[in-house]
Amino acid sequence: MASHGARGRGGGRPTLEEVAARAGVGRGTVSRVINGSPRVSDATRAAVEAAVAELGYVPNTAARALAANRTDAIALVVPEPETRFFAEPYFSDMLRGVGSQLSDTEMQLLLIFAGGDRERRRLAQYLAAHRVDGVLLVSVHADDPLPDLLAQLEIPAVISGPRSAGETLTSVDSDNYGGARSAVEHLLSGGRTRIAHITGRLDVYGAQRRVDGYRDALREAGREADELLVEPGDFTEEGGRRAMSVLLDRRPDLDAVFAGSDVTAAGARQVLREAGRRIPDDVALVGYDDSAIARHMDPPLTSVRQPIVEMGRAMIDLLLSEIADHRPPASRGPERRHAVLPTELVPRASS
Amino acid sequence: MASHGARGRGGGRPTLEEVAARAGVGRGTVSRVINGSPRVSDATRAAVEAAVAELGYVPNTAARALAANRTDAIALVVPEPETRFFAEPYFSDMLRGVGSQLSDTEMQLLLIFAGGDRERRRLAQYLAAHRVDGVLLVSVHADDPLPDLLAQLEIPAVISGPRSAGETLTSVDSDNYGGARSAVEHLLSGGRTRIAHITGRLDVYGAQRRVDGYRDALREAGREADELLVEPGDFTEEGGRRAMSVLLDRRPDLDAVFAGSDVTAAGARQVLREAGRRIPDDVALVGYDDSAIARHMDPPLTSVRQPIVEMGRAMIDLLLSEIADHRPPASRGPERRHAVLPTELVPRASS
DNA sequence: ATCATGAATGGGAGCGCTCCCACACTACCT
DNA sequence: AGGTAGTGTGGGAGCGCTCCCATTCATGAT
Repeated sequence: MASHGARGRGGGRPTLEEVAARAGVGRGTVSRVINGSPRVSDATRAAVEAAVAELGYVPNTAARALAANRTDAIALVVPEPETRFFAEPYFSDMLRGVGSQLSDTEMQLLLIFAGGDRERRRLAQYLAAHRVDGVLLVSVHADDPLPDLLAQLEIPAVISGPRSAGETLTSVDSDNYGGARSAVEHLLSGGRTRIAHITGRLDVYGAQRRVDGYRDALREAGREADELLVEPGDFTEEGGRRAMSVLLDRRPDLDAVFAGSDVTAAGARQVLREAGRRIPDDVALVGYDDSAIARHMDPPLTSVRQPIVEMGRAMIDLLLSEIADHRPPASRGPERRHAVLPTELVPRASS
Repeated sequence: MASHGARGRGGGRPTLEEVAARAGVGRGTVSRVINGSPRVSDATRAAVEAAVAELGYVPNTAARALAANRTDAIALVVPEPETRFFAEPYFSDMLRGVGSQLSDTEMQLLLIFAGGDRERRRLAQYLAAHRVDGVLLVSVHADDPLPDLLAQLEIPAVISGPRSAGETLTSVDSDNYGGARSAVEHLLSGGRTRIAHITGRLDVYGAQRRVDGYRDALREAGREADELLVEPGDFTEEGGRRAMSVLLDRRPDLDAVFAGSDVTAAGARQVLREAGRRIPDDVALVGYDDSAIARHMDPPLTSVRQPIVEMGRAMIDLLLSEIADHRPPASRGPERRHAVLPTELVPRASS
C-alpha cells in the first residue's frame, strides 16, 4: 500500500493541490478531509484518502502553521539545568505521563531546559515567537518570572506545582498536605513521639504544604510541634545530610524523621548510620516521592507516593483544553482550574 | 529599552513589512538585516535594528520555514523507551554536549523517543513531513531501519555509534577498541592472568569492537583468549549478574573481569561479593563509561571514560555542516565522515 | 410549482516570510 | 564621453496551507 508516487525524485513532495487534482476535487475539500471535517460526503472522502495514500501525501506543517496560526506543538519547560532533570526520577515519570497522554494527539512535545541565564533568554525569545501552542511548567520557584511572561504573551500554560495558594495559572498538584499528614500519622501510630522533619526547598509551595501537614498532624494528636525538630532542606542528598546533622545535634533524642524527599532521606540515613542510629529500631525514617531509591534503600524506605505519571496526564488534559478554549479569542474562561491528585503512603521496613 | 509597540493588544505581532515601514526601507532590506547579510549599508542596518527593537519584532518561524524550506530545528532521536534514556547517564551527557554546542546557534533541539512500535510510526510520519533539518541518532542497533529511512528521505543525519565498520551515515564514535585494550593492558600489568569479559549487547558495533580490543590485547601479551572467559551481557545490571554467575561457574579461577559497562560491572560486583570474592584482592574489576556509578561504587570502580560530552559536540558540528552542504542540492559530498574520539582509562581501587 | 433551507463543494485571498530580478547609483576603467 | 562593474536597495512572486464566501444541487415546506 502506498509509497511510490512523488517519492522517488527527492525534490517534490506532493501538495494539497496535487492531491486534489488526483482525486478530482477541489483544494478545500482535500483540506476538509485531512482535518477530519464532517462536511464531506463518504464517496468524496474515500477518493481523497485514496489519492493521499497513492501520492504519499504528508501535510506541510510550516504552511499549516502559517495559515492557521498554530504550531501543534507544546513545550515542557524545565527551569533547571539538565543534570537535575536527569538526577530526579520525578521528571522522567512526569515525562512518561505527558508522553503517553500526548500520543493520541497530533501534538509534538518539546523538552526545553532553561537552567542558566542564557537559556532563559533563548526561551523568552522562543516563546515570544509563539513557536508553541502551550507550555507545561515543571518545578517553578516562587519568584520565577516565567509564569508572568507566559501570561503576558497569552500563551496557554499549566504549572505542575502551584507557586502559592493563589496561583493564577492553571495548575496540577499532588496533595502535599495530605501526604505529609499521612506520613506523620503513620509514624505516630508506630509509637514515635519525637518526629523531626527535614523540609524541601521552602520557596516551593508544595514543600510548605508538607510542613503544614506535618504540623497539623502533630497538633491534632495533641503534640505541639517542636520547632527544634524542623530543619530546612533542599530536596538534595547533601541537604539531607546537612539537616540531619543539625537535627541530631539539636535533638539527639529524636526517634523519627520525615524527609522532604527520598533523596533527602538517603542523605539523612547516611548521617544516622554514621551516628550509630539503627533504622528503624532507633529512628524511623519516611521519605517522599516513592522513587526507585526508596525501594532499593537498606532498609527499604517508607515513602509517600505522588501519582506523578497521572499528574503528567492531567497536565496535558488541562493544557489541551486551555488551548482549545483559547483559539477563538472568546471570553477568557474565568474559572481557573486546579487539579489536586491524591497521594498514598507506601509503608516499608524503615518505619 | 524596547517592549512597547505592537505588544499591548495581544493580537498583532509586528511583521517584516511593518518593520520596513517604520525604518523607511523595503521588506527585502529588513530581511537582509535580520539574516545578517553583508550587503546592507551600516546606516540602513542601524535604522532597521532600531525599528526592530522599538516594535519588539520577532520573526515568524512558520513563515520563514515555509518560504525557505527549512525548520531551524534538529531532532535527537533515541530509539529506546524513556526509561532507559533516563537510567543511563550516557544519554544525559550526550544531551549536555549537544545542548552546549547548539546554544551558539539559532537551531532548536527536539528530543524524540521512539521506543515502541507506535512511536516509531509517529517518528516516520514526523520525518516524512520534514519537520527537522537534521537528525542525531543515538544508540542504534544493527538491524534498525531508521538510518535507511533517513537516507531515503535525504535528511542529514549523524549517528552516535556506527552500526558497522562500513557505516554509510556520518558517524561519531569513541575508540571502543582502544578503550578495551587499555583496560585489559591495565589488568595484565597488574599481574592478572585470567581476565574475563562481560560484553555489551553484541548487536551494538561498539560492543563488538570492545571484544576485539580485549582479544587483541590478550593475544599481543602472548595469551590466547580463552573463550570460556567471554560471556555476552547487554549493558544492564541484571545482565551483569547473569553473566557473572555463568563465568564463575565456568571459570571459578578467574582473577579479573572487564565489564562492558559500569552498570554491568555493578551487577557483576554483586555476584562476586555473594560468592565471597573480594575486590580487588581476589578479582579485579574494570567497567566502561566512567559514570557516576563507578565513582560511588564500593570499592570505587576503575573504568574507561568515553568523552561523551565531546562526542555530543562533535555530532552537532558534523550535522550542522551536513545541513549546510545539503542546502544547495550540489553534488552529495562523496567523503563520508567518521569521527573517532579517544577514550581514557580511569584507574580506581577496584583493580 | 415556488421558495427557503441546508449540505457538499470549488476556489480566492492571504498568512509572513525568502528568493531573486530589476533598478538606481557610484566608482573606475578606457 | 561611453562603457563596465560592482553595491545597495525595492518589491514581485510564490512557498502550501486554512479560512471563508460563493455556488450548486437536492430536499422539504408551502
